[in-house]
Amino acid sequence: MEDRAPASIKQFEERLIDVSESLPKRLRQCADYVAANKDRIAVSTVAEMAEGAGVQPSAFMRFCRILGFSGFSEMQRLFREFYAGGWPDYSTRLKHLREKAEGSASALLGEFVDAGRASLENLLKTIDAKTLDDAVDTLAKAQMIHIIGLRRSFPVASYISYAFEKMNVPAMLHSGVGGLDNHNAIRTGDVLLAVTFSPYSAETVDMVEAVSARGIPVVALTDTIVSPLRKFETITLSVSEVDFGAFRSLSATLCLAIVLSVAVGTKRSE
Amino acid sequence: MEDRAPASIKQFEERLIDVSESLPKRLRQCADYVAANKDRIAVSTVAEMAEGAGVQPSAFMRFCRILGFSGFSEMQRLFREFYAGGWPDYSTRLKHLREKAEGSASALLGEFVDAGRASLENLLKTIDAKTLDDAVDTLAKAQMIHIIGLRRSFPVASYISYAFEKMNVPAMLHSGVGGLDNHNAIRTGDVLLAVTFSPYSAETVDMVEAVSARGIPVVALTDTIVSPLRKFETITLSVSEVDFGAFRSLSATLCLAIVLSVAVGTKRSE
DNA sequence: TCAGAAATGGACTATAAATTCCATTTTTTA
DNA sequence: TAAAAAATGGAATTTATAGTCCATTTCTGA
Repeated sequence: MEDRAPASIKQFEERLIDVSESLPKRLRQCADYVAANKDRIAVSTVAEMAEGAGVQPSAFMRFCRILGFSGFSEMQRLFREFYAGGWPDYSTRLKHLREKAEGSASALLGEFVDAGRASLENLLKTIDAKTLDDAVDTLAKAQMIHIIGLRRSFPVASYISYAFEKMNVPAMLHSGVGGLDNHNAIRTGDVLLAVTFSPYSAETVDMVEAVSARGIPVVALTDTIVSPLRKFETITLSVSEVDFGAFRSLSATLCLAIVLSVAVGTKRSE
Repeated sequence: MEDRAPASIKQFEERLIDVSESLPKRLRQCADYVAANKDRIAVSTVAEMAEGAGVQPSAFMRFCRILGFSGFSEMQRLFREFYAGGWPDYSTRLKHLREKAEGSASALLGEFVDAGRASLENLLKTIDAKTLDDAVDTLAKAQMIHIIGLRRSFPVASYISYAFEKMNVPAMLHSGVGGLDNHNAIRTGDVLLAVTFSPYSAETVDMVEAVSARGIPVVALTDTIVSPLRKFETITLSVSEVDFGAFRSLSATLCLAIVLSVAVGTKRSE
């Protein structure tokens, strides 16, 4: 019925208000239930929604069409997309962009900016305040902070190292060139800050293992919870970021790195 | 397979960590993807999840069973039940954080996330497509790309260097330890990519000056237009970033760096 | 109160998704 | 390095769910 389907949650709400005045009993029930349970649409079946509203599935279907959708599925799609919010497969999108030579540099920029923004938003959602505080406390108490991060994590490690230096926090960047030698530099009272992402470099994991076995606290900056560092007793801050081939858009990771640095620096100078 | 299905998200995560160690390739991909996209499970089909993880639907099914579920549907049910119904969105959360968590590490995180997003938005506005294309063209034509970036710019330089290496672009990172010596490594046909920000390190500026005098093209990644590099004939990409004391949230800078790397890498392989 | 129109409930069908099965490939082990 | 075991991909099957249709009920207005 009527014109075209709402293309956003906002349009959907407007439509709902418009229509709900002039609705017969059962359809009115649908409108009320939906208004009060918008979030359930994405994860329910028509049968469930209908039951919730106290109507027959067919009545609910009719309701969807009155709102302008072709059926329940179309309406659900709107909500699913919205809630999946800004986390589409950027890496696939970027790959396509790159393959189709039309991938002008500016188009690429647009995608990466978008991906970066999504990563940052996501960071805010996923970082647990308690864990972050723990990490800051632990690092602030350290006599010396040892930083390790190789390959793709090296920029992050070097950044943290620079920041610590500027804030007069005693820190040491392990470049890993010497292999296991500098394990000895790590002593009781120190803390290790390890940064590692998906093809987790063996050196970093080894170092965490060795150090952790000696009872020295480890703070880890890594992706997801399945990282191999989970095996050890570490305070783990996980950042999920868009990976693109060998690269990762480090927006969220560096943001967390700077926060960690500043927080630790501030705490120590108190 | 194995005991009973996880009854809560927590149990699910534990289970995921447990098994993910000993998983063959494809199933490992599933684990990684799921760990990074837990919120997607409730609103996706197996096919979608499988595609995201880069595996066949049947492989994803197997993965669900390993986790202890009878199939995907059961796993999905868990997530649908606990589906919080759209977490508060970014701006709400940010406001909340600012008001409540004042002075804590989480509050800092909020500030930096916000700063990062602003920087990214700004980047999109200020970067000139033409200049960007020029930069990419110039770098793509280079026989060898020399990269310099010291102190606070070093993470960016090292990141670009890593990215180029991964894309088989001949590049060389000048760490600056040897002083002016390696100027000689730069030859006709090469290009210099210089990264420098506000207290512009003298070594970088000197190098640009020397190299530029020899008629070798220079691409510069710097802040604002008053950068001392402006004096020379360089293709300048300027990024304004929110500074915080001695630090800069490198979100926008690194975003531009990755775009440059990918664009150059792609162009060269054509 | 009765005719006509609108709304409703529920059975039926089509469709899309989950799940299973098995031939082929890869990895492990003797 | 050959045999056995495990893992994988893809087609075939089953199941669940959306969507349709129509007989019955409930409203509306003369």
